[in-house]
Amino acid sequence: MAYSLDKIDLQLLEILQKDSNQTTKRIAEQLGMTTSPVFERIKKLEKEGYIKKYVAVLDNKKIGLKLTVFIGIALQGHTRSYLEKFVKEINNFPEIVECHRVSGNFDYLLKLVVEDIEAYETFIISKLTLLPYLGNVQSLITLSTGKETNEIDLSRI
Amino acid sequence: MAYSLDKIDLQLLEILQKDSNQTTKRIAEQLGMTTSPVFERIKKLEKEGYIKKYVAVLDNKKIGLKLTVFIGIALQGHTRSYLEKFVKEINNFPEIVECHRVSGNFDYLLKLVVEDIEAYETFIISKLTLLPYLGNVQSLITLSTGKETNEIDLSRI
DNA sequence: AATGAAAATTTAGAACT
DNA sequence: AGTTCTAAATTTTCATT
Repeated sequence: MAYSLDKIDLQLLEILQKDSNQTTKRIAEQLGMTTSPVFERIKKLEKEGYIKKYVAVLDNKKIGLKLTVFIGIALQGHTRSYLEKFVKEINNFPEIVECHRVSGNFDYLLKLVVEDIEAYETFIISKLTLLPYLGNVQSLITLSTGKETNEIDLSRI
Repeated sequence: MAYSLDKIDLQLLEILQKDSNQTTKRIAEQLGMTTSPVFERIKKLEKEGYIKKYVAVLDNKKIGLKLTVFIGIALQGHTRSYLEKFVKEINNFPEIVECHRVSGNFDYLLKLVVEDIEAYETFIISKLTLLPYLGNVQSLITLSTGKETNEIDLSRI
């Protein structure tokens, strides 16, 4: 690792994970410091790659994307070249927000965000089932979501 | 809905989803507009709740959290009060980043981010299995991740 | 590494088309 | 809704400790 994080860095990451739109001054106040060192630490965390990017978090439901579905997929063939092709195809579907290769009862776990059940069905019929070598496919349709965040608890590090 | 999004609003959301740390001026340039109306539109999108917040996206692996696990859980009891209690307990575990109530072969799907397999095992033994009424529990351990984003493709709206 | 201050840039809003 | 202009605030750099 290029350099290790001290306590202040971790606090900074916690703050920025929760809300990245605060002024450096306000962040510095929370840490009991002045702006300059805070500013420099943030730049360092960005440069070293601890912070990958800053993004706006949207309200999917409000935008009209009301349905989240998880899809477990087992494949019938496991050649390396086929797996790579599968991932590539999957990544190009705009409905897919996550694609994980997993161990367990499935080979892949997908997370899908779509308008509604109809859009989900359309995805299954006109996109997913066209892929070759599909084995067992199991969907978990989200009814409600208790927690959904990127925020990592850093107090345990 | 309080007001509907026009094409420019959707473009704005696309831009801010990818990178929220740009100056209004630079965003305005991408849209071929001046800063003021862009600034006002952003404030409106925030106020109306289309933009929930702005956050820093961290590199979990670099921070030492190398393992993502999905856990499907079926419960043996389904009384309303128990479900509520279960969700509440789950949400308090810092390892859990997502908790969805689902239909299908499980009642809940959890997403867990931890240091390594040991931390995962500790979670299962000393936290999860202490909850009452657990039925079938199935873990999918992530081997690699092809795609993982919050970013919603808005071109289809 | 942190402080304090100066310079450069951006934000936020008023006046106007 | 959009443009231009401007004061206030913030970001960013840097000499100093």
